[in-house]
Amino acid sequence: MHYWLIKSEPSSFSIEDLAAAPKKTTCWDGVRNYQARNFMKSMQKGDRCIFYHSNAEPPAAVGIAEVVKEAYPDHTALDPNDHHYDPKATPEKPIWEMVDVKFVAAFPRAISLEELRGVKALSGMELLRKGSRLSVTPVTAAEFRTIEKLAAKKS
DNA sequence: GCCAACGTTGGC
DNA sequence: GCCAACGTTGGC
Repeated sequence: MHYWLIKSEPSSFSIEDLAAAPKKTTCWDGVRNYQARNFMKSMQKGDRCIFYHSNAEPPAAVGIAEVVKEAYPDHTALDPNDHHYDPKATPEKPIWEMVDVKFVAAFPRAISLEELRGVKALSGMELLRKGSRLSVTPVTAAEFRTIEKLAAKKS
């Protein structure tokens, strides 16, 4: 079992949207960065993801999702009308992939980026690295548990 | 809305 | 293969 952090702008897809989705599941499409894609390709069924709201007020870790389907071609790259269309992608070589993730829990309270930065045990997180923009990043088991505990704690 | 930090593209 | 120009992300 591995742990990850996935980013989404709540204005386009929030943890509430995931909780309200059919089967509480969605395909995590639109990733157009090779590093992030490669992380997705190494995701396994049952892996847990911290759901993070980027471009939000405040940006924050807001819940947990679970990988329920491993990487498969992201068809939105083939659709010229889709916002995530990539003319280089073909049905033979789709280039981009996605996974399916399912809602597990929303944290009792959101943990803001500012608070995360203040936690020593999280100082090695990829998310907190200066200039980090990857929408999918690995998280260690220790980091994952630290964030879970923070979420359960009254601020 | 600004802009720093990246990634990508394309001329050479 | 270098690197300038451009596009994107995402915190602020």
